[in-house]
Amino acid sequence: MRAVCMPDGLSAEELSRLDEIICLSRRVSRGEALYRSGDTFSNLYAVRAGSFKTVVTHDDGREQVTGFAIAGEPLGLDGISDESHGCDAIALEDSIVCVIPFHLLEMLCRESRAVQRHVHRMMSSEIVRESALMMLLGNMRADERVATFLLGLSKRLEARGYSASEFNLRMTRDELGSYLGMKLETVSRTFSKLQRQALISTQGKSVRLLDTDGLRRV
Amino acid sequence: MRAVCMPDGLSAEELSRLDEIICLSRRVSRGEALYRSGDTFSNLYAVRAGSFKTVVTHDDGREQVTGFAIAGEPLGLDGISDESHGCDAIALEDSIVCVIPFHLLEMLCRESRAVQRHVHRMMSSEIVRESALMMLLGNMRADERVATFLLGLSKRLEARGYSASEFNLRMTRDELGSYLGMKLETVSRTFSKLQRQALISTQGKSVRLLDTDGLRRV
DNA sequence: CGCATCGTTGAATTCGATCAAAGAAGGTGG
DNA sequence: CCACCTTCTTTGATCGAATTCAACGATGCG
Repeated sequence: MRAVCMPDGLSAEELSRLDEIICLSRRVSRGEALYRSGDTFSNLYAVRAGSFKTVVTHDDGREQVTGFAIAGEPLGLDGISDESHGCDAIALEDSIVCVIPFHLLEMLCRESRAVQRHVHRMMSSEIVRESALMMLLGNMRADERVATFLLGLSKRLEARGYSASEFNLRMTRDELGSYLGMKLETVSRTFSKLQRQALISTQGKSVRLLDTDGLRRV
Repeated sequence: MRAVCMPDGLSAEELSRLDEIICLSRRVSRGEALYRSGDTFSNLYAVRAGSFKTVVTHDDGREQVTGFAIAGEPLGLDGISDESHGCDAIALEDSIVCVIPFHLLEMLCRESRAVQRHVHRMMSSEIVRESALMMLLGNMRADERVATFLLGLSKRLEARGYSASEFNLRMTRDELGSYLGMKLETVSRTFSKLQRQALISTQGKSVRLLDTDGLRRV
């Protein structure tokens, strides 16, 4: 698991130093917040089991889901800039996270080039991830959005050792719609449409990808 | 200028070390690329004069403007994750940037807690900035998007010592539309509408904010 | 000065939102 | 363990905002 959060290129000693600081893990039950917007930032997290959504609340009360994190993925990077979190991280199911005290990680960064590089990459990946999402929100039509989301999730699941073609969505249609910038009804209709086109088959939250090339062509 | 890119909390020595590594500046003329997607990442940049857009090109050739950088703002953070840039940075007018070799900055990070913190904040701010943009793209209607953009730009200009209420847009309606997830005609219509509502006055690229509270209420 | 790019406006169309209602799933307490 | 209630999902009908297509006017660069 640590290898997942903190990949290759680290020496045995660096890994053991990492082990020392990631001593704590925390359970978060379904619907509970790992952290909330405004909370003081002190830890990064890595999802060990389960999944989360991150939600930004706008001044006027409108909410938007800005991401989903599955096992093996980092959480909390948004908090670094001003020492407080900018979003809520809510468990979509009973979950467990590794707690990584950020000041210790920073310390390690100063000692190890490899650790430093890894942390920088994690943060920059987040920036790249969001660029892709902006493209989705800015340019794509409903069915392209859903297809892109499914292909992306499939890839992430595969990278973690799960099936790439058959999986359960942990979020509701409403949460997915919020993430993809569309209403829950449109999400539902789009699933039905993709199923009619024999690109996927769905049954509630369980999804099977039938024709990934077709999905890519949208 | 360096104080703008690299703010407070740094000791005299840290500042002078920074000075040493930011020795180079580079001119980029209008329409020219500072870097392109795929270019090897080796430097961060800070806009010293002028302005830039960053553009992501999708697999299928569609392009999206993902940001605008004005004087005093950093550029190139997207490249850190995989050592190559993920977007093009194109000058909107003849511009000058400070060149910050990233490996030197990394070195400095390892030596100085304050520098490290500043770099982390810069990266995390980028993440937060993109969250806000996602909210805009996902949830807002055309006039809200334009109003939000104008208020945000006004604030950034003010922070750099320019007028908050009167400025020239450096980008075309098309580029702005790409950024805001709408067509150039819609951008144009929206400007006209806001002008009819006496919230702004525009004349081509020059904009004056007449009623910022009104704009905030959308 | 002329040509190309950029901006504005109008009319028709389309896609997704909204309103509405009914059916499925899931968790809780009796 | 089942019934009930809540939450979630699906589907239909209508509506509205933004896109598309089109034409013209303005701007600015070479």
